[in-house]
Amino acid sequence: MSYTIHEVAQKMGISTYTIRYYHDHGMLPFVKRDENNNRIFDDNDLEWLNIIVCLRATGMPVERIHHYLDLVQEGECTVPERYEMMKTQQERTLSEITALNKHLATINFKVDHYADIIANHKPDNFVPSNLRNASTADRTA
Amino acid sequence: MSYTIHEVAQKMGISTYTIRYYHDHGMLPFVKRDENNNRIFDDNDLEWLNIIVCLRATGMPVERIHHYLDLVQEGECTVPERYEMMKTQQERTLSEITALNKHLATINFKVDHYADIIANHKPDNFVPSNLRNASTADRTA
DNA sequence: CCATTACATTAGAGTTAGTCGAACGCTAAC
DNA sequence: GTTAGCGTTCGACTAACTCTAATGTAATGG
Repeated sequence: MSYTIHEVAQKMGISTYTIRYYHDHGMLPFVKRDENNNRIFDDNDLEWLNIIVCLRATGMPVERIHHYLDLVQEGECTVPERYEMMKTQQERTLSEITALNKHLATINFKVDHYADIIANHKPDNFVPSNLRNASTADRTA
Repeated sequence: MSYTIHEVAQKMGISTYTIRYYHDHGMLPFVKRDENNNRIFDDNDLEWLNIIVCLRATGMPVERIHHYLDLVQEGECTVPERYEMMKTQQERTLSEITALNKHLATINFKVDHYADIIANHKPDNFVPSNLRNASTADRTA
């Protein structure tokens, strides 16, 4: 199967701009062109792009992803380095998920707090003492 | 309690550059200055910064956080809009965590795959057919 | 048959959220 | 009294997109 840049963008949930950016930066080396110079993508390119999206979404810089691609093309002798890269990315992603869960707890608290105010329609009693002053403004975040 | 910009940076796990950036962009309106024009932060500023860090880490743009701060300062009548903002952020964060878990599964697969190659020291048999050619290069990502 | 639509291309400018360097000021210590 | 160590401001730089403008080709439609 082969696909246009728009189809790929749709499939991968990224913009055509981003795909061109990755291609221009040498991260999609197997992408071919049709007779009008339009990019054509096959399933292998999709697979590659999927990895790029995965690594980017988990915070790997574009340059580092490029390096990873180079390693893959160099052959099996680079497996140990690739293993280390994926290990690092695994750990980074785990701690990112942990961090997000903590932030989510904070947000949940806010949601519940505001829901409570709306439901009971009573004034906010959690203003920190150093913010409680003559003003009637509700500065509680 | 009051703190220097370095102490705050340490406590919050962000750089002094970032703190100045937020302050310069009006997101820390209560921060005072000492007699040498140095920023001094109190516990309330820390609380605020904590919310900023939380919202940024979960993907809210700086401008939107600024708007949220404005709402807080406007008083209780803005609670419904704040509630909606936090609801949106809650959903966004939940789907971000879901996405990260999916990406993590992909990375886990790579880690296991490479670990297997290293352990058994045998060639990579998962090269997609369209990448398998005369070259000895191992193009398996 | 030629125009309009729809999509592609490129080069390059703009955006966001920092990140950093340079030039400088204050204060405390040797 | 000068050097170290903190802070300041302003402005330049970066990453990773994101978009605009100018241009080209291919299919549809009066």
